[in-house]
Amino acid sequence: MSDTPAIRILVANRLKVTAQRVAVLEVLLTSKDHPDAEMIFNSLKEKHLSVSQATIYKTLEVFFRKGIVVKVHTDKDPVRYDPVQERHHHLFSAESDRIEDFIDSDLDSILDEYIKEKKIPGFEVKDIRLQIIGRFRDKNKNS
Amino acid sequence: MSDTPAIRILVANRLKVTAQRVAVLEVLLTSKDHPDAEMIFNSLKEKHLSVSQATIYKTLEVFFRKGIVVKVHTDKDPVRYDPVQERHHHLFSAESDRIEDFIDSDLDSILDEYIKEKKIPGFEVKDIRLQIIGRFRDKNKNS
DNA sequence: ATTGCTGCAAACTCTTTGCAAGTTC
DNA sequence: GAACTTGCAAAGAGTTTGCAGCAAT
Repeated sequence: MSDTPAIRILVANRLKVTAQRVAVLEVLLTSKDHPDAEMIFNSLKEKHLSVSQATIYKTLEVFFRKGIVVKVHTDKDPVRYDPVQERHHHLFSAESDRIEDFIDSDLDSILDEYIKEKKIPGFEVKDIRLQIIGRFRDKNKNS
Repeated sequence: MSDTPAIRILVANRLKVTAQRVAVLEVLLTSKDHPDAEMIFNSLKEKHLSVSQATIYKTLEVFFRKGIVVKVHTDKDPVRYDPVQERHHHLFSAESDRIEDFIDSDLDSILDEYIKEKKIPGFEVKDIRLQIIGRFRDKNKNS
């Protein structure tokens, strides 16, 4: 119980290891849904690990400032959170709130190379993120 | 005064041509800033064309549903609006709220072709948007 | 004439903040 | 024990809504 991935991340970022932070981070690390604050809150409640909403928001903000998570925005309200692991982009459903990761290092190489060649005048590129919008056509989940 | 670009867009979308809609759309079309609702409100106030905030929000929502504008999100709060003209991406300042358009049809071709070849399993791509994050290094504006 | 738009104020959602008590290092 | 974190309740920002009167087609 003293060396999980969540704890390792907290320690590496010089954050105090509290039960609440571990719990929130574990939800983020194990969720495929890019949850918003409320989904994290509910998920913890189900596990009988109550953490107040204020703490969840504060925790997410700390994680964001440390670069542990990234904010993902949709055209609807709440901000969703994505733990930063390997480089990836996002697939957005045009019809629902579903968001999935899209990992493609070939594409990343193409983009990096293109930008390195092309040079945007007056702008120094630090990061390129793709929002790929479309339709999921799975068996299980809708849209 | 009866056939400006703004009016043409409203008519083409079967929207009633009101002074307020024309005014809001003209701000969007002439602004390089990807304004939020408040910036539009202030900009109109300066021109002594008062439009209520509620109407601005309602108008922007109508434009959004018609596809006349697109929402642009930052990691800070208010949603910003971008009139849909030619295909383009966005440059985001990592340090300020500045957002600029980035038009590059070569890049679009590369992306389109790559995606057409690669096929993402279980996903049908409709649109690809790049968020290019970095630093502006202009003479005038900071960051 | 019909349908839709505007503006006001109130309501709402998501998020942030102040503060006292409790925890981590 | 110094510094930080938690949880509560209240406040805040941005946005939406209901409704009565008004305007566009």
